[in-house]
Amino acid sequence: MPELAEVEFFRRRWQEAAAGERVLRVLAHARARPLRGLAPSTLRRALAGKRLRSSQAAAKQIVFRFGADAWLGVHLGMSGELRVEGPDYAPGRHDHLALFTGRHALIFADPRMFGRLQLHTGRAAPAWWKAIAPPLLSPRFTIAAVAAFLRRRARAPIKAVLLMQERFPGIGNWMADEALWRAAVHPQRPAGSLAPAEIRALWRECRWVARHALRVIAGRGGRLPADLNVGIPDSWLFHHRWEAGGRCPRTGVLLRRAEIGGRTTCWSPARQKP
DNA sequence: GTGCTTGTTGGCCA
DNA sequence: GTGGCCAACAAGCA
Repeated sequence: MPELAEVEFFRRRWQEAAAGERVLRVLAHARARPLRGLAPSTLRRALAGKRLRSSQAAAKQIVFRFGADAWLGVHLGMSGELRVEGPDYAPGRHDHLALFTGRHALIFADPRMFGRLQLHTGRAAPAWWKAIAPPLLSPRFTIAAVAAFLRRRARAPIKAVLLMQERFPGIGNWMADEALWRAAVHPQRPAGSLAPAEIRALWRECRWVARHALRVIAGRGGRLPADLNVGIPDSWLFHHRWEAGGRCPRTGVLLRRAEIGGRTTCWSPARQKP
């Protein structure tokens, strides 16, 4: 599920509940796939006794900093989520990591187990964190960079190219469809076939979707929405992508769906021409 | 039972 | 070496 804004939503859940709290107990299962071989004893040594200091989200990744030198990396994969439970919570089948403070249990759950936890110890940020591409909303995400990337991936469908994290960090299936729909670009178009004006529009709409998704999903003014996605306006493609007989919010025509770039893709034939 | 699912990776091939 | 495609990973849901 989680793309850019959902990832930020989950980061804030842990951060706002437990910032400054000390980890007293660490619970993890050695066999849990999201640990990727990371030993529970290693996690325990690195985190127990330390306070949750700060955290950041970038692309689809989160890093939580504990104490002076521990970095806990979280990738939520397809079905991961972060929850906050009470201090007496008993972890269930899909809860792969539980960090107990005196007041809370911070839970990482992931039924499909495509998610990944990483641990790094040291003063400086880990290499995998520093390697994440510049955010969509940073000045380094330029039209020129997008244009160059599209030239390099000229023969791939633009939908597939938008999913490449090395240039579009945080964009996933629904954000890609949303940006293409707003930019009026058909998802099957070869990336190299886009005119400069279309590249500019797509660049602009990627940023628009990122900015507004962060606002409505992850909140603003210090308030975290109670639920994911409830704030997304009906005028977005988002709510209509999966519904049977779904219609384009702008033109009213029936939406179309097909597998493009290996992913189910939704578009409005009235706005997006092959 | 069937056929999906908001992600990533590695192997194969041109 | 680079780019593009696909299967695999796994569990839940309709």
